[in-house]
Amino acid sequence: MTNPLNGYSQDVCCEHDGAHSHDVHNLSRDDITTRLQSAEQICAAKGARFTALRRTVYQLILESNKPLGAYDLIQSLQHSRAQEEGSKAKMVAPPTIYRTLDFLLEFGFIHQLTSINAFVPCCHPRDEHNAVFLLCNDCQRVQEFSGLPVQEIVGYVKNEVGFQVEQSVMELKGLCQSCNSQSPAAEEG
Amino acid sequence: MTNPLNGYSQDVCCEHDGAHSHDVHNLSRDDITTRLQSAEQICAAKGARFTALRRTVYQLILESNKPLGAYDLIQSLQHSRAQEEGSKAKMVAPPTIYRTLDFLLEFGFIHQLTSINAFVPCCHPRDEHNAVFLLCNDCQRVQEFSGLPVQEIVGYVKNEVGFQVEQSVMELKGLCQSCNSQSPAAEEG
DNA sequence: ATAGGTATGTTATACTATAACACAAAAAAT
DNA sequence: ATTTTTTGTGTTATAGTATAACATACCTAT
Repeated sequence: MTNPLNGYSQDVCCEHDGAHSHDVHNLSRDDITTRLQSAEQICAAKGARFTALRRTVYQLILESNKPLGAYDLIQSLQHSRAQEEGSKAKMVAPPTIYRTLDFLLEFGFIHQLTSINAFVPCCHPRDEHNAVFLLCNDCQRVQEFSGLPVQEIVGYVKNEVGFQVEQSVMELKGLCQSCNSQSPAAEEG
Repeated sequence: MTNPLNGYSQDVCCEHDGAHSHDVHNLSRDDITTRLQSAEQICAAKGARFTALRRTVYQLILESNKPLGAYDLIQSLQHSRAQEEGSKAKMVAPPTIYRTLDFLLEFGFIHQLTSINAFVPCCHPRDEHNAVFLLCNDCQRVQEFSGLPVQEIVGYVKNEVGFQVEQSVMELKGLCQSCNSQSPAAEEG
């Protein structure tokens, strides 16, 4: 059975064997459009409202080339509104953003990175999944890493420890391949 | 690459009972004393000063039966000083605690739980290790899960993605075995 | 049109963390 | 032993993150 919505052509990572990772940033304009449309349909299917605010905030996160904090988004949204509505644009207060982020998180459109108080788009909004995030300390970019080892840890913890996981926070901070190979000390064994 | 968890059977960190996870709380008085002494020796060996402040804060964390936030510790420390020095005890300001926490983190005596802004004692202060923390949403207790699976993820990410991990944040939130079996909906197959 | 639920706006405040500088105590150097 | 240097702590102020509580608007179904 094919997906009702197919638009993730640029993502090589959806094939199902082992693990895979990809940069959650640098999405093409087409990809962003597709994801917004996809979100619209997912919400419609679940009887949720994909309002203008939610759409705009999601788009801002999709367009960013690095994780955005809540107050970054307040700024961005303010700017975005000023562009459209001029000086009579309403002020954006924190609850506006936090509520919207809660919604986007609940529907799996974005992920929260608690170690840096920021948010990034989810690679596969359709599937429930536990992912590991690779946060580069140098270029600030984030990769989402899904696959076997992560699910195995969750399963292991359930079976061996009897701990039922409801939510996972797995963030690895370091140097991404790109920054690693550029750094002067980069030496591989 | 084969399943990184294959062949994993024993927690190398825990010799006494062979278990894979530890409740980081409910330490006996003897155990707390031992850890404080151990910290003193580790610091001495590394030429670091285990001052009264550091000792007290570490002890407060060791004695707690749940994770403590920085401002919990400010309260506790204030109370502790009032007991010893009476009303002339100095006020405790945030930097006092944060600096001390930085020290304890750096020497591996405690871990930070970024998803709940809190701190817990480390089970194995002697060894450098990446650990997974299991945070119970019900009883608030934390288990530290050390061992191979985490290291394997780090290795996997390095080898397959080329990402060099410097710091790990792995926190699984859910229901611990105890709370899980007590809950009314708990049904095991 | 209205009633009930949902979403957003608005104000105020709570919680978390750090910068910058002053002072004290310990270690190292003379 | 005194000075110098380093390290640790105190102190004030402020930055950054998140939520409570209530008001208003908006959608939807009757």
